[in-house]
Amino acid sequence: MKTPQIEAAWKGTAACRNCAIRHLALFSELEETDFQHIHLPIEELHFDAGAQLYGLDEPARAVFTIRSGMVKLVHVQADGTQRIVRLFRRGAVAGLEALVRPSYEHIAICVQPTEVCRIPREVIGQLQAETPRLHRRLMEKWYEALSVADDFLTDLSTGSARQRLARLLLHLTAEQPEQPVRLFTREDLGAMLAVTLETASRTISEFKRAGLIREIAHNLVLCDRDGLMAAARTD
Amino acid sequence: MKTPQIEAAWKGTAACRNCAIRHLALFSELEETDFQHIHLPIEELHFDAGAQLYGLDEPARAVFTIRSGMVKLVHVQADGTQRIVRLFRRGAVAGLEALVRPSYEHIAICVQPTEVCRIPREVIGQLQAETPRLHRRLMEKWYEALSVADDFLTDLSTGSARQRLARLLLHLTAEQPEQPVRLFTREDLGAMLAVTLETASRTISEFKRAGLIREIAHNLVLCDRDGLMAAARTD
DNA sequence: CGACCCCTTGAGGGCCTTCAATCCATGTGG
DNA sequence: CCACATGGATTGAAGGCCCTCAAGGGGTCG
Repeated sequence: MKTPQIEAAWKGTAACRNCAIRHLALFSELEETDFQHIHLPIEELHFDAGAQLYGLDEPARAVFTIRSGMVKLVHVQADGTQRIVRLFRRGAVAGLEALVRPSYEHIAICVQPTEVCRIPREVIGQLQAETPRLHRRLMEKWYEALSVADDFLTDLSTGSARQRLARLLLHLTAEQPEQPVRLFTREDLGAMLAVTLETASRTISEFKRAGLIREIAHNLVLCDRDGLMAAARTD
Repeated sequence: MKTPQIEAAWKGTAACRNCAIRHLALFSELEETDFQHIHLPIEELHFDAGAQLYGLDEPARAVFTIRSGMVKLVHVQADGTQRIVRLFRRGAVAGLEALVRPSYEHIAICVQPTEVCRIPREVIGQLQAETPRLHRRLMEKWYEALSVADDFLTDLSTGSARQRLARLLLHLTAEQPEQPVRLFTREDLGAMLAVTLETASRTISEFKRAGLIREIAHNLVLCDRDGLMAAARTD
């Protein structure tokens, strides 16, 4: 496994009020007066691909709202094997366990250049005490995480490798069907689909030959969603 | 799939203050005065094995605290296939989505005779508005659900059928190692391990022959946890 | 007693894993 | 400029595990 390295550059305190993705984020329901209760800096950070947001058993001092890019959440099993259990994209919140646990229980690594807002746990605590508007939103984010976990893990753990890969690509193109998708390393693909990297590679090749995906640049593909839907159904 | 049927018998309003499992449950942090804010009945209900707590797309009007017994949470995939994604046991809270969604998004079915407390969503809402003590507890329960989901789904979706079954049995005996475990139907076992019922049956038989489990009554087994730990590691 | 349900066991075949070799792009140093 | 090392991706071959289809066993209930 690659040794992850934080390469963050501080870009200044976030302007939460005018945040472009606020409607997606944790603070969507907050009102003007609520922001006065924020007394710790919320940092806007940039991470390069491969950089680590947080690691297993690190002190959990903040949650992260993803502004752009993509983060893989890696679950480490008792025997040391790793499985990617979730992908965080724009609007998602990573590291919610900071609100209830002393340390992180996963590894969060960027698979693309990623912009995040780092919100100290104390900020959430203060806001929660002051405004009930955050409660509902927080619970929604908890449920979102749970729901995504169930979907991700069942969709990508059952059926043939063909079906799993098809479902993953459909998942990745669900929001912007016409946009190309950046593929992961075959090792990451394997860790998502619970197959070996060789099988991941073979299945990608097969999809290319079948015209289900078309590579327009290195590891950047356009997806035939109709074809993939058929592949996701029939083995 | 069996057609589930609700066979609940009302046993009277729960005495939350003196609840035997309150230290595990949602209301552990509540104080005497908090209970005055409960204006809707919290029912203690009994369900037989096979009975359904709630179903997919049913109006979500309550959460359920499990007092005893066991409940399987069934996730229905887009193509209709079902997978068991979690098991609820004593102290767990089922149906948390009632707090953020209009309807349930899973099926919850008892696999054993089960005692639950049915807490209307409005009760949680009222209490949340009145006392901040519930917030933290609620978030802990959310995280518990998320954490269990990750563990359950990764442990039981990777490795050989032998490893998965071993991990499941270890999971079931984690709290009371010496106690016998009631096995599930082979169909349910398959739906947990993401294998066919035949493979589940064969693997159970193999474990019996190897002495990893010893059947002391119909579908009731004693587990050799050391042996199972070895089986969970080495394929 | 027969119907039914669940469980068990067998045989064949397909898919994935494992081990291994090769290819390709990138970057480094002589 | 090129040789070489490196890391990822691809492809091949052999073998094993699990799925599918099928038949039969054992318990319960009308």
